[in-house]
Amino acid sequence: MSSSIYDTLNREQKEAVLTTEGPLLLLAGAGSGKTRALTHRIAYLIREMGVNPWNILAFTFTNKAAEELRERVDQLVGFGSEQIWVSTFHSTCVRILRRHIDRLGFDNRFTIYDADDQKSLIKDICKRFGIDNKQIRERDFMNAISSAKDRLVDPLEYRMQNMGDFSKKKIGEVYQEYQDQLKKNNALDFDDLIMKTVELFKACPEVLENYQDRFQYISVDEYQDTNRAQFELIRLLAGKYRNLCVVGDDDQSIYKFRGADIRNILDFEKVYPDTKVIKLEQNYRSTANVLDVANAVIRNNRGRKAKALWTKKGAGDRVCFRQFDTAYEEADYIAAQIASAAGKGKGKYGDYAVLYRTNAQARLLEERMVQEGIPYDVVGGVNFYARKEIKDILAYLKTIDNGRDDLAAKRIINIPRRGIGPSTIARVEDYAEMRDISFYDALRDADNIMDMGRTVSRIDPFVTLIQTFRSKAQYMGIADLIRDILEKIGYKEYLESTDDEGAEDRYANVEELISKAAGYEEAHDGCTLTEFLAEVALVADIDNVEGSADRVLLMTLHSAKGLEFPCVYMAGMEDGLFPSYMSISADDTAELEEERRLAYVGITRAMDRLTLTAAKSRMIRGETQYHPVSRFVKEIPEELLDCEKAVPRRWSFQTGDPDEDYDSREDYDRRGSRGGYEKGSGKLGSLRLTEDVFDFRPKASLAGRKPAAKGEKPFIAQGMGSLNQLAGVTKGMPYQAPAAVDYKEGDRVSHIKYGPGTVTRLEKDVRDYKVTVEFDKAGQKIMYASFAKLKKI
DNA sequence: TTTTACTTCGTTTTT
DNA sequence: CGAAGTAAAA
Repeated sequence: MSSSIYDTLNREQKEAVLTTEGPLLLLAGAGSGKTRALTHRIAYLIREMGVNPWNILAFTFTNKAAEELRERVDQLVGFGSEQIWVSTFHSTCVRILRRHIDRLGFDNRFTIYDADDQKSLIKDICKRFGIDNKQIRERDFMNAISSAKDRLVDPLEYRMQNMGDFSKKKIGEVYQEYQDQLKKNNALDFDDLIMKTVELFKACPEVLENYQDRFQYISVDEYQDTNRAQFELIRLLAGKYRNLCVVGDDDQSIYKFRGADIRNILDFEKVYPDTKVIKLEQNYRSTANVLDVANAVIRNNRGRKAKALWTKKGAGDRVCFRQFDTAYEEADYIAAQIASAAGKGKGKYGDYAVLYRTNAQARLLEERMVQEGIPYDVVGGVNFYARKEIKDILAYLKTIDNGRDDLAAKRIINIPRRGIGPSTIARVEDYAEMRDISFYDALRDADNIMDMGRTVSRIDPFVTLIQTFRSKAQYMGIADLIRDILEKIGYKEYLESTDDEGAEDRYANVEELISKAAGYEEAHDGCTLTEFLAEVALVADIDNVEGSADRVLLMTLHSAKGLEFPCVYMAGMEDGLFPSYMSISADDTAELEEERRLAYVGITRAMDRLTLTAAKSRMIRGETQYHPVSRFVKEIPEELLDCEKAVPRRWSFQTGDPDEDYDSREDYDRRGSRGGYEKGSGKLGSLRLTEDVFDFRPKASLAGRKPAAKGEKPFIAQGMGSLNQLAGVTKGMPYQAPAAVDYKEGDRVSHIKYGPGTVTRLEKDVRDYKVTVEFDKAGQKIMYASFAKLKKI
């Protein structure tokens, strides 16, 4: 190793870099520099081993991780790194299937169905099969089918395995029909992308061998989150050269619900007996205090590979814990802390992240961020590409691109309103089924459908429209095509007619889609509509986060995996919320252990400062619920925590308090800290008020309250409302004092979209001016000055 | 066919 | 509290 780029690595990292041949299992604890090891390893392969970048494949879970990995390799290697295939499992499979899926009887221009599409397809099928969705919900079908696919179980096998069970038998039938429908629509769902690729490789050994020869060196990041299907995919690809490096941490496995199989990591050595195992245990990210807290929590899990993270960093600040009466106060505290710390020059806004268990918690936090004038981004919520207005436009594009996608065609047939209702649609569907053609082709044939009468006159213009777009798509760019669609269908007017509240925002999203399309075209010269649609289907919310933006990040603990921040807040540390109610009442302690790993992931995101917060009461689904402090907080030894007031510490698993009477570890897992949850007869547990839940209701109402019965819902009370909408990556308020406006009531102003108008009202709001303008053309609009960007004329 | 008023029900987490 | 589904009216 002559070059100096490897000198900064520690011994284990170096060893990992030098182990280029054969199977390698890199057990990399949180913050142990695994990406560093991975990037240097790839650089080493290219620079020192003379491996052609073309022969290297690296799997990641998100596009963002893929981009980062490529960038960092780029910095090390200089050139050639664009030849490395770095991408997510899903994107990789799309690329492979685009070339070869015709071998499985699909058209290579297949479309990709998201969860929404799956749900409507299942709903259709249930209707046809006469299945009552109250007995078996669509979600149940989706989960069952998804989990079958994660395990590479096809419909036939599924039905064979589940002949006895009534509801599983039904699921098997639906699964079969669902697959048939997907094929008919020339569509694949997320799980199919992996499963079909495995199928392809098994059906066509020559195709597999082609890729085996291409990908002679394979590495997999976040290996603990791979499912059975992904495992098989990797096994096949690496089958010939066996140069396979997987990097993972069993303590950070948090996607079991998505099919991740921890056995993939625990049993790796069994599948590859000649595996070299290297552990990275030195943590470079967190202070000793943070690390101690993380270890204190995770050590309560069993069934983990032994490891001991250590750091050379100093002790650092103590980890804080604060409990508040309400979630409002919790949010207040976090926002105020960030505002004052950032104001005092303690780091940038971008140094802060607020993590929570459920997306719903974002609202409150977001509201307080706005009030404090803190610039923030919310990751997650409703994915940008899953929003109605975006899906409408994408459905147009899909119909233009792939006439076989019935779901897309049906979605837009009456958007905007064309007077085509369910009965007409049903007739067209019947006709399509009879002739075994697609829904769209049936529409083209509308003249021949019996007793359609005047409805034909409504269908024809639609067909003509799509045909026109099709020919335009031959030479027009995607962004231009979208603009043309919007104009021709009068989408803006449609939005305004259906949703007067959010029309403006929705249209802004559509405009955002145009710029994303333009950006994509710029980055991918000569790209096709098909490619764009696939790309868009595989975007995760986290992919849209700009690391350089100096903004506080609000996101779920799941989204935070792989990231790090100097200062982290974990909000909602409450039993029933985190760990979730579901995991507490589950029979299986595995669910609770997964929650604990999630806590571990959250804690280890922090570099210097970590604050845990909880609320005694919070609104969930319009009801106020009371929760005790999270058991995960109680698992942290007192001396490691900075609490203003001592955490009520009823559980003494570690302190040996004789007060306690848990019979066993299982008993603790089940019941949690004293008085928390009781197991009811059914699946639902019940929550009782306990001493560590502060009660601030009038005594009278408390006195009249009877103890919760078994199976009853958690005790609730009415509270106040919430607000705001969250989504994709939501840009928070720009960091600015109340926008100074240079106009007043009665002034003439101009708006970029609405043109000239007269200011009729101007009032001061929390931290902005609310302006009412009577536009000459667009009529009256009420808007915030900072967003409206009005110019005085 | 479309609009509306009313009921029901749910959430963990996401590629 | 909202989304989404259903029933009834326009």
